[in-house]
Amino acid sequence: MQELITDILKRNQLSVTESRRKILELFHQSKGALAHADIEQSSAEHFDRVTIYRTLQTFVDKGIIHTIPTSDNSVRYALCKDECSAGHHHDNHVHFICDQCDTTYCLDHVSVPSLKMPNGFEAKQTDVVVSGICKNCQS
Amino acid sequence: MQELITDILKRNQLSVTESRRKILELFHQSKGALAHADIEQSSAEHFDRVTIYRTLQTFVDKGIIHTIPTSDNSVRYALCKDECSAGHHHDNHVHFICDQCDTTYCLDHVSVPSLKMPNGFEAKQTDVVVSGICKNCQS
DNA sequence: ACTATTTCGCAACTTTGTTGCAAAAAAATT
DNA sequence: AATTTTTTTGCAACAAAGTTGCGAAATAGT
Ligand SMILES: [Zn+2]
Ligand SMILES: [Zn+2]
Ligand SMILES: [Zn+2]
Ligand SMILES: [Zn+2]
Repeated sequence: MQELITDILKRNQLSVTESRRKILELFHQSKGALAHADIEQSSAEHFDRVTIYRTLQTFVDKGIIHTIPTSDNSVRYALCKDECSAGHHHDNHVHFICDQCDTTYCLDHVSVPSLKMPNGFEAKQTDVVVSGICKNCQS
Repeated sequence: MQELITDILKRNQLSVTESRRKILELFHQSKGALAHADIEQSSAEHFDRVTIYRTLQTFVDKGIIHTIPTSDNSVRYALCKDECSAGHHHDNHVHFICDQCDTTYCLDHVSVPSLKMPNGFEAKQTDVVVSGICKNCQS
């Protein structure tokens, strides 16, 4: 695991630091997406809030993670698949947020539909967020 | 106009106050959606920030306006159509945010597609936000 | 016009996010 | 392996966004 993490950082021309390794590891261990607060709390060692903000931003810039728009307006982040690279995200999959456990999933196999826009409107990006009950919360 | 505004407030069992009338009027005058900041700045008279927060929340609760999830995680609000009522929103239309002028539109005639979820996932609500260039910003 | 109820505005506070800078850590060089 | 250069970190200080309690003011009901 440590190998993989280090490798990803190096591949992206990032200095391998403890905070980056730990935070990236958290993403690989987590099933769903992570919010800033999750990271701030979950880690055994405590990183400064500022470091977390900067690390997340760096990962987004490098195409390692992507942000997920949510209806409650809290930012969440999830790992990108291989196709993403610095400055060019290609995460056009649907996201799912569970109303019960609040877990956020990337539904990699549900792709975003293309919609016909009214005259004059030119679509460049479409974000789809579905909410409901997730796999784990079905009674 | 004043008649209409007052009528809407009364229909929803809300006291008719100056802030509520003015803020509701702003929504009726505006082409797109409004953010908290828009309201705070735009009005000639100045309402307290807290009053604006509370008024917006009240309107959402009553089904007069709905919130729009945005990828930059800033809350925006737009008028609901008639079908919405207290506690029950039915705004299943697509939203459009212009990359250039930042205006947010409700595309009332573009309805949200129903997507097939993976096994175990039960969709209850789907939010679609499209971004690109709007009608007014086409060169 | 008077009373009861609701809403408003202020102050104080919390949460979230940003910026500058010196110290520490990592990478590059010798 | 030691030194220099570069990058990253943590702190402090700040700014922006949102919340809560409460007395004063406005609205609604009689
Ligand atoms: Zn769940
Ligand atoms: Zn995703
Ligand atoms: Zn525009
Ligand atoms: Zn809308």
